[in-house]
Amino acid sequence: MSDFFDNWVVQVRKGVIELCILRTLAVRERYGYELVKELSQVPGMGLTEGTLYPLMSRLRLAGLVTTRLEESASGPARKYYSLTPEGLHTLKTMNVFLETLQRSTQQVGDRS
Amino acid sequence: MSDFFDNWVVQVRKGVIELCILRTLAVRERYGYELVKELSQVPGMGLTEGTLYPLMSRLRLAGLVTTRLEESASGPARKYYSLTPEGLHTLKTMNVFLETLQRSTQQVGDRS
DNA sequence: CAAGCTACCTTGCGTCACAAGGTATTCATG
DNA sequence: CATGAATACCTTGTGACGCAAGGTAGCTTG
Repeated sequence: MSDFFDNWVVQVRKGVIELCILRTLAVRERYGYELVKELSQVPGMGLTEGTLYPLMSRLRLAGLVTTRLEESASGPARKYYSLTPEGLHTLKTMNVFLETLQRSTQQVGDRS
Repeated sequence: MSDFFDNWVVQVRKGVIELCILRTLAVRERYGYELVKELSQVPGMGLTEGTLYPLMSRLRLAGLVTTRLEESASGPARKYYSLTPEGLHTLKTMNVFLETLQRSTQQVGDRS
């Protein structure tokens, strides 16, 4: 039925998810599970652990975040992620690009 | 260098491209090459033929567009694409979803 | 007739979201 | 003290898709 729409939603989320994670980390450091719980409730973005953890790995390999282990009094140890200066710079570049793309996208279809 | 950013750009474009094509077709029918020439000039979206033609195939299979061949006085025959009622309906659904997602995305990072 | 534009399409590669499944820790309940 | 639930981490397999590169064919111009 709306098979096409479902696939499209998955595609649109790509990239937006990364942006939201970087934005969230720009406020303060978070641990993975915390990010899942928070961002899975954002309307339109159904973040799951299977998406998040590989993503965080990539961000770390790319040097955009650093990690820090901290033991928790109530549960397993938490891995905290925080933005590096390079991560902050990339975030700003992404914001600029997305604004441009959104402006362009909104204008598509306005020409006869 | 900005390898991560380049990959991210590719991901963000996914989905947006489909939306823009449907929006363009909502105005009037177009042929493939025309779409490439037009949308490749939209800032932020580097549409190429290798992206477009498989995409149009998927849209046709999904029943969102129909095709029509028309001979051209100056060159090979053109394949015109036009939106079906189902395509128009899907476009509207996509617009609604994207607005929701954009609103959500903008608010991420505003909480302490 | 050769070059170049128009116009279509395919192949191969790499990236990534997501579902599903796995492990370990802590705490509450019977 | 066993059992379940919640917290918290991670991996594997699958499928979708953008994109570079390359291919075919028609028409026009020098």
